[in-house]
Amino acid sequence: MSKYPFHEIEKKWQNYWEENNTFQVTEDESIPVEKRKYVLDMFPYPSGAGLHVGHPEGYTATDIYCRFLKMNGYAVLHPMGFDSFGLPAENYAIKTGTHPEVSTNRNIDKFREQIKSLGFCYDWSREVSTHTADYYKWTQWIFLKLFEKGLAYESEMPINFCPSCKTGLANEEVKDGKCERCGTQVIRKSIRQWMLRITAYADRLLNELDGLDWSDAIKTMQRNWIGRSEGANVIFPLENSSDSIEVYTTRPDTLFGATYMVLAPEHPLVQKITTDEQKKAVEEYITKTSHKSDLERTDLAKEKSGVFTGAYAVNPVNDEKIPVWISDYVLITYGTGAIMAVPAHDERDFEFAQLFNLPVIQVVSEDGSLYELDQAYVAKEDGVAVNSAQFTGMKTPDVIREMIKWLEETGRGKKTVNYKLRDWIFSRQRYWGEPIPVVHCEKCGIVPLREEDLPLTLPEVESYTPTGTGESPLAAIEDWVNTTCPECGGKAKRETNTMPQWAGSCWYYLRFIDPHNTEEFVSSEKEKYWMPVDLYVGGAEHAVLHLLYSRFWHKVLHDIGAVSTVEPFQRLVNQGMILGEGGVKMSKSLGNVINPDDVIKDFGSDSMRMYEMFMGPLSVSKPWATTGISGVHRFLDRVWRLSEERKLVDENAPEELDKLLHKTIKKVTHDTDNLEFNTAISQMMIFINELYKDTKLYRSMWEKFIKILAPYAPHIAEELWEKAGNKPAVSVESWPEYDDAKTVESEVTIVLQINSKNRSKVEMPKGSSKEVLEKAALENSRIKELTEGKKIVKIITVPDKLVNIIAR
RNA sequence: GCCGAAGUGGUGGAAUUGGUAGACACAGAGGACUUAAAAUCCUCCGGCCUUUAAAGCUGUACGGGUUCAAGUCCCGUCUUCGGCACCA
Repeated sequence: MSKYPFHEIEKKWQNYWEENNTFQVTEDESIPVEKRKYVLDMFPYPSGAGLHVGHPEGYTATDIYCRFLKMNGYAVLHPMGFDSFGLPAENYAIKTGTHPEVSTNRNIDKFREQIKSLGFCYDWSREVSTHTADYYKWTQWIFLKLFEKGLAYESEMPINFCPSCKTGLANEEVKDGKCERCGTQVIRKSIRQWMLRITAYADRLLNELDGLDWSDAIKTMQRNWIGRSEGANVIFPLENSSDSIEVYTTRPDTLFGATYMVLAPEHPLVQKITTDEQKKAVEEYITKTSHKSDLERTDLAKEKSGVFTGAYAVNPVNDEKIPVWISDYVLITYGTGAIMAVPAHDERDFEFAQLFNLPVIQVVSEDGSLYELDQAYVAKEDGVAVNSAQFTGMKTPDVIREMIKWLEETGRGKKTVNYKLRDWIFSRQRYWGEPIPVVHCEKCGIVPLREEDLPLTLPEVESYTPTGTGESPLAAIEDWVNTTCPECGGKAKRETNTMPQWAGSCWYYLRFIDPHNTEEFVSSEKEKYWMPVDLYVGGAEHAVLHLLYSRFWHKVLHDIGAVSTVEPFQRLVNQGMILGEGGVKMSKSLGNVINPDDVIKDFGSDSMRMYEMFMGPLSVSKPWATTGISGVHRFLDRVWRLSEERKLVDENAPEELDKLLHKTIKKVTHDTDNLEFNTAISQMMIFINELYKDTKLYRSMWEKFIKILAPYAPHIAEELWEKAGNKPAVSVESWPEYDDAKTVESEVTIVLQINSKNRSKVEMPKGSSKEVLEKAALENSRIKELTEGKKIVKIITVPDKLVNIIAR
């Protein structure tokens, strides 16, 4: 369908940029700080399927932005690399026996070639892959720092385990009770795990979000995930015992309404306090719930269950004796693993009380009176305390404050903050990941490797198949496992768990700054030169995974003085998903996956780039339409034909066309700067459509147009630039200026309304006074006709916009 | 259930601080060129009513409100998408 030789042109200029190192960037101290930009894409996992059309969407956006910045005199760091540890390569190895490194390197080569075929301005001399020893040496180094700071520790507790991937998972990797990667239902399993103490940074991860230029959607997701809440811990003494139960509540104001208590089935006190009569029932219940997965426990949300332990506790506010139950609606992992139940003011407690016939005592009321409750009254802002001794009559927020004060004064409790965020389960019982650089010494216990012994490289194994017993395939390699202790030189065994996929991506943006440094993970001068990342573009699927983990690592690195900024990514933009035709998700099973290679083959990469940007705003999801790409392709073809069919002339363009050029430059400048690429492209189309109405091709106008086209369709722009008799490359030329005076029309259309309805319009000089506009409006023949015999009540005039005549 | 984002022609989408709704494209219809097709170029293209034309009415999920004026602001409802989900 096309005429212009895009294949030839694109190959030619990609080779040119590569041979001339057009896009290599170094730290130039003469460039002022505000003119240094770090623009980053989320680097891809090099899957066997190759590039998806979703990848180039974000990459094109950053590419256009970077090329625009470069043409505006900025030093721009724009790197690309590969997040290359991960399960697919390992699963492929299990199936075929191919070493994951072999298939990974092959996939990387394929990805690199595909990415290069789109003509992005990456500085390829900075490419990194997380699976190489040069890289993961430093991932391991950071782990040692975490260990030194006490932020990495071993633990044996029930965790999420994927029976299909045969490995433990982080909480963030479980979606709807299923493994994020393979969709298998996750089970609880108790295995020895490495944990990272991300909870120690909960407050900072929360508070320091405020200064970031991220979408509210992602910030809110992170806030909710961290889940901070304020309340109080309250101690309930047990009857006839020296033990007591500590609970966490956000509603200490409802203490007078506590009519029973509930412990999580896993709570350590359960065994101790259960009476002989209740022992059997309690044990049965515990066995039953321990077999449930998390999903089953939440699935049964509608139907509460529980057992009385036989024990009683004493409510510290009124010395009432209340029964202690166990139930799986109380989670051992949150708060203290025990609650005081206030059925009158908590939906779950109300439901439980109904089921087991436990008393309901109202202690908060809408208006201070008592009434029959047929459901829990949970209002926290404007309730009034009732049945609450000295607090009766006070507003809920005041009661909360006063109650905490009373608890603290009497030693019965204290103000407490809780988080939903839990420590990060960091080890995986798999092969294809960074080995954790510690040994288990018979004498010294857990001993970290010395820095000079890094990297600890992955050994060759016979079989990649995970054992499923909680040991990684590494455990089978005896001569690797058996080693000596770096501390005492005695016998020791290596840690055989590996790090999760997220480890490498936690800090890759720092390595791009100084990728070949063998002495440090990044030199601090270079780090200061570029950090923080000024613009980070990628999908929203990492909202609480990568984006939370890397913020955590970054803060730790900041604390040890290794990086200069508190946050890694100053501005984050999430690209929308590209859906299949008809608005459904692209998937293999639906057979609606678009392969970028095919698109490039049929239309060229300039068309591919422009189409993805023309589809709509960057951050919204939009369906692919193969017919749609022909529109932008036609546009590029029209641009090409102008250069073929017309001779360049050195005369001045007609005034109207010249004005349109300046308007176009202005709009493209503004829109590109704001990542509003779709409207910038529209404006270029408008310009070309107008240019077609003329018969000449005016050199200075044409060259300026080529420059603004260059970030969007760089290959054809280079070719046109050369064809116009210029020396390459337009990519390093400076961005054209526009004359603001030429972007304003001397004549504007004034809309004439009668009673707010459009009735006519008139052309007037821009800046005409209200009086002039009103006069013109009243003299307009159509207006005259329609206001004939009516009384003009009022005239509203908006300069350069409209005149609205109110007539009766 | 809770939190977040969004609802504009047949389709993707435009529309500075409220001021000509539908830019730019796609699809469609008609025409020019051609032996013919493709490509290209030109015209039309929200709905309704008239229809030769002009004009008119209506229209941005739905129902209200503020205003001379609402896609845009306020209140309520519905729908879709994304996230969380017994977090005390």
